[in-house]
Amino acid sequence: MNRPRVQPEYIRRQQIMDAAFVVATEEGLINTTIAKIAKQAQLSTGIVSHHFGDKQGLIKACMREMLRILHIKVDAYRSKASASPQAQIKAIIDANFDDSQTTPQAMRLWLEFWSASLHTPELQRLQQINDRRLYSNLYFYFLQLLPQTQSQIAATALAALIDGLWLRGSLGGSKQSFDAEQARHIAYSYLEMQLHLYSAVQGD
Amino acid sequence: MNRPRVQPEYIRRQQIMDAAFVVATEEGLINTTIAKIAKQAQLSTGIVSHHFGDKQGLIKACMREMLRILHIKVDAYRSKASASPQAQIKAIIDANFDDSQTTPQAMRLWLEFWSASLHTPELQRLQQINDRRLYSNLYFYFLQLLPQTQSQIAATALAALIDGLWLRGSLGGSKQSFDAEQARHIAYSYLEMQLHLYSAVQGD
Amino acid sequence: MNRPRVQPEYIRRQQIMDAAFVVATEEGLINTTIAKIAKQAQLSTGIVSHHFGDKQGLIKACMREMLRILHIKVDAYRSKASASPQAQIKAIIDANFDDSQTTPQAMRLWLEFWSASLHTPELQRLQQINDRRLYSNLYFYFLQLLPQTQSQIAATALAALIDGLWLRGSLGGSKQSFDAEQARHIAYSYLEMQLHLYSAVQGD
Amino acid sequence: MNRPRVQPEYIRRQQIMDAAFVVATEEGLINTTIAKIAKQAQLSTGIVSHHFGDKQGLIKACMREMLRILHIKVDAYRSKASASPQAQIKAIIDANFDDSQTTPQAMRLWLEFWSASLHTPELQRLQQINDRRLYSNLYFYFLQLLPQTQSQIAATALAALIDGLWLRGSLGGSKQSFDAEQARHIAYSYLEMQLHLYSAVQGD
DNA sequence: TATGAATGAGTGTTCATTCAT
DNA sequence: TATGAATGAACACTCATTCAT
Repeated sequence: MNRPRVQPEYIRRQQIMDAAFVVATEEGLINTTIAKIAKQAQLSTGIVSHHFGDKQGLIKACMREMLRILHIKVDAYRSKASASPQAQIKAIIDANFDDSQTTPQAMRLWLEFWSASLHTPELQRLQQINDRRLYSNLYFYFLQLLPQTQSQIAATALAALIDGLWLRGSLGGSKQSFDAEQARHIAYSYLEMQLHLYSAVQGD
Repeated sequence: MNRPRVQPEYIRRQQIMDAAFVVATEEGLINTTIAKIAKQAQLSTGIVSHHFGDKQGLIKACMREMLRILHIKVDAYRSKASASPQAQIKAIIDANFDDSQTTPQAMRLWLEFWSASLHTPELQRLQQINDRRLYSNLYFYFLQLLPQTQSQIAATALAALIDGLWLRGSLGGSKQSFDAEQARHIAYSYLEMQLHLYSAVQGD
Repeated sequence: MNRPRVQPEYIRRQQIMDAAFVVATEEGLINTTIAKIAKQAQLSTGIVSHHFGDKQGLIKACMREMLRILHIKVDAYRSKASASPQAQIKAIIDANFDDSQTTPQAMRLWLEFWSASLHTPELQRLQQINDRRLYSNLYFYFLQLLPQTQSQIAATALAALIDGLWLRGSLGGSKQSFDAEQARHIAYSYLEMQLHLYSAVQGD
Repeated sequence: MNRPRVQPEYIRRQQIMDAAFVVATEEGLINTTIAKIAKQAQLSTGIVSHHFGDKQGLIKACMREMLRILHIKVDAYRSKASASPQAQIKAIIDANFDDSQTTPQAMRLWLEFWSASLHTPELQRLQQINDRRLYSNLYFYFLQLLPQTQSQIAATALAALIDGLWLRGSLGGSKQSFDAEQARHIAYSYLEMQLHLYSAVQGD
């Protein structure tokens, strides 16, 4: 009956979070019960409270994990790109539309957690931090290209464009796959329009 | 005690939906129980199944109602505007950022239902119809201003921009109010940039 | 499956409390689960929250019910007795050792609830009110027979004697029945000793 | 990390029981879990079954320990007192109302274990042995002062008085401290009344 | 001796739904 | 039409116990 398998703490945590990701992707976070997670992980129901305190603790850890991976992805794209502001902004766009983030599963998962954050202050806090980070990053580089007021607007707009493209893409349903190429193109265009417009004005 | 007052069907339905809106706004759709709705409406718990079949039927009716009101709003703005494509597109933007749609309560409600649609195919269908309508409307007018390919992109981008601005605004929390003025300005700018860019190219 | 039997509210409540009394007597309050109560009452588990809010609400109602019955018993004995202080004190003693209160089942039940009150402020409050009432009643009549200081002591002692006899009797286990006759005799003796002693002192 | 320090069996047992006493006093026996005890003792959860078989074994050992200490206390008082029956009875009273037994913590602990004994035959047995011991001791000395029948009654009554005073005192709550002085005075008085009454009858 | 990860039966509670009135 | 008592499956969570290390 009882078989205490010895696994390093972090392995077990990852294993349980992975199970939670699978269940949440398949059934929606609202239908994700501890019993289902435990079954998916081939462990007992008590395991969640053992490692995460309670269900909420697990959900929070999962969201942190997703954000962590996104940030790693952003960092990777940015370090590969040249240091110019434009290249950095494009790197941010690329990271947000990277294949790892735009599979139907990944998008579903993001939406589930994003949606959950509406009712959960703790998750909302994580979400807001992430949102501000996207804005701040964009704003930082726009400042090197545009005046302050226009930078604020451009950063706000580009962040909204990224989220909006992604949001609308995800609503298409699992059948219709997200057109990441088009999304990237649209975001790039916005960037270029802003810069072109500004240099045109400057040029006068 | 409570002598059943005879009410026309549609009055009762509206009364119950209004109660559902109140509860969903205050407590979140996830915490909206039939008991709470019934209490808010000063009716019994049985009333919901009586008029809507089950809870799901009520939720669906509520979402339809919200979409209906949005469409009325869009139509109102469009009929007040001049017939020019630009004016019509701006009317659509205006309707989406109308005061009635950007109060914290209204935005909360939209998000709740949008979030619910993730797990509920029936709601998702309604949501998708609405999404496509926004795109189609924009595409229709862009076609009168731009070539086809660019129209597709412009409509996709503007729709995403509207949703994204609105989405990011709503995440700010109930304290920080949505800056509808800025949102409208950004959307207008995008429209003008597209047109300006095209006429510049044309002008060459 | 669902069979809403129509019963007046107070009948159902009584029925559920009776079931709780049976289970608590047989298995101890600590082992009294909602499932067992529901089974005993031949009702579903949801019934408790329906009528009492939660388990705690049911337990509280049960304790109130027990106290109510004891008070009725005390009142009955006192109204049958003559108005003299001695007779009234004896009536209180009689009520506390009445057959209805000294069956093994009744005593077990009292002890269970008394014990539960240790961990439950709300029950403790009820218990304390009951304790003070016993003391106050005794003190009131002793004052008509003895000086104030001695009345305080006599009331404290007689209340303790009653509770102590009853407590020790109950610990004898369910096999050995409580000797109510002896308990009453001991309590009576204490009363008489107090009065005799005082009149002896007075007589000097 | 925690290198297992080798400890003699009896030290470990005492250490664990002490932890159990602390937790039971602070949170009530009902809320005393093995995890809490282990944490208090700075040991692992497995330690309890290791040394006491199971939780029940620990509880039993704890109760035995409490009774043991009470008996030591009684013996100490009795050996300090003169050999006269009266002095010995007073010594028993003194021991039961000794400071060590009447602190709020000690009384809380006694009540917790006493209450637990209701649902646990094994604990009840220990409790009954203790009860009979109190009665037997009192009876033994009363027999040297009074006739048999009266001795039985006096011993029963005095035991009940001691337990009752203590019981009612403990219910006062943690704020209101137990008046040990008054309790002792009342118990002494009872003893003296009995003897005085008897000698008065004898004197006739 | 001692650890603590893992178990899983058991608990109180919630709540959409049913249906006799 | 309307009521609300009753249902019972589903849920998160607790915790004594086990056992490989």
